[in-house]
Amino acid sequence: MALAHALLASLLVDGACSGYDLVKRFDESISCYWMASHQQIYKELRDLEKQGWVSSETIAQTGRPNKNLYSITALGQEHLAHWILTPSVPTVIREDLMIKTLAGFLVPNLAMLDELKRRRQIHLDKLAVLKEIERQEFPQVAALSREQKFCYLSIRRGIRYEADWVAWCEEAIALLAEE
Amino acid sequence: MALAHALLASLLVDGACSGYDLVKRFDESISCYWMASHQQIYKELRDLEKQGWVSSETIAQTGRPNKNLYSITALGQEHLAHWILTPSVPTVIREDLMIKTLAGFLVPNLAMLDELKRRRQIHLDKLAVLKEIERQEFPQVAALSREQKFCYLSIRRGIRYEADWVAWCEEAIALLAEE
DNA sequence: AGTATATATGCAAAAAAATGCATTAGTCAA
DNA sequence: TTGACTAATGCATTTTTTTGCATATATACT
Repeated sequence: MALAHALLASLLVDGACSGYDLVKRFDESISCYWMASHQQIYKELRDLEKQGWVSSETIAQTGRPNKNLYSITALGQEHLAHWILTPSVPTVIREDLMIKTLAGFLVPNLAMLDELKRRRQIHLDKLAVLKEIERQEFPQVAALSREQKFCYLSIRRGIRYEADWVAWCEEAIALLAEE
Repeated sequence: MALAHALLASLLVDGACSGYDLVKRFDESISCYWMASHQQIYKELRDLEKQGWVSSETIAQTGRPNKNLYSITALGQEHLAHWILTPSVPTVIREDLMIKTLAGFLVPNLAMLDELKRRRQIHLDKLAVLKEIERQEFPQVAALSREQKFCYLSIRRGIRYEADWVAWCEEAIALLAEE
């Protein structure tokens, strides 16, 4: 149930915001290591409030629905810090494409090549987005504060991940293309 | 529900076997891109049989429980091939360590460094196992059959994945260590 | 005028996964 | 002879995730 912690971390690092804003944050950057739907996020925020880890304030708006502004509480920060200190295991990997690759000989070579090229493009696109964030937000790595270093490392993980996928796709395409 | 397809692929590529054997196959190699518990695997096999995608034969044994030997059926192969041809999206990533990294400034630097070193070791160990499999099963890459190429690419993905994690851990450790 | 998109949040049901517990019988070591 | 491990399979419960559907107003496009 690290979704809770992902939300807490976002409220801490990027500040208080609404559930709607959190959905956007997840879509934009956090999704490179944690994905969640708006249904999950809204529900989890209500649960977090019950626990006392976040507090909310209703912001009345005209013309559009009211919003709930969520902030992390001192208790929430403590809880997050405590969780960070408990060792965690690598994530479970469940990657459709690798199952497809394992049994890829069942389908025509061109079909697999197409799928691999499609995937390469997806990862190239994500990579470009992340590299742009890196370029804009971390122009000089030498002069980062402690807090910034951690943000930087998160982005770096995303960049490596996408670049690694691209590299594997290239390798696979090259191997399968040689007839 | 690609667990079903992972099971079908394993039965196809490595041959008929029992649920127990599949659990071992998952633990050993498949887990580098699909993880599943024995409870999931046994249940899914029963479901697959209802669908007609696998067939089972009870093997009576003395001294130990009887086993059910599962084989993929022609229908199962067709189904698998059809699934392979439908495009898939990248897996959802949910990585605790990255959430921890994002908010890592909440805890002492040494604690984060310890966790990063622990993680590096986990990935180094997995990497060693996969590289050994690569060395033993794919000594000369130039002379692979079509089917073998796909197996090889699966292993390559695992190797890249683990190596990539190690590289990021190194980068993170280096950045945080410089005081 | 109609369609799509953004803002902002939610309920309900179904599917998938994780967790805990259970059985039977052999081997192997301390 | 107690404890641990391997072989082999399963049930039940809870948690988590996914999917489908719903609502309200505003703005911008076509």
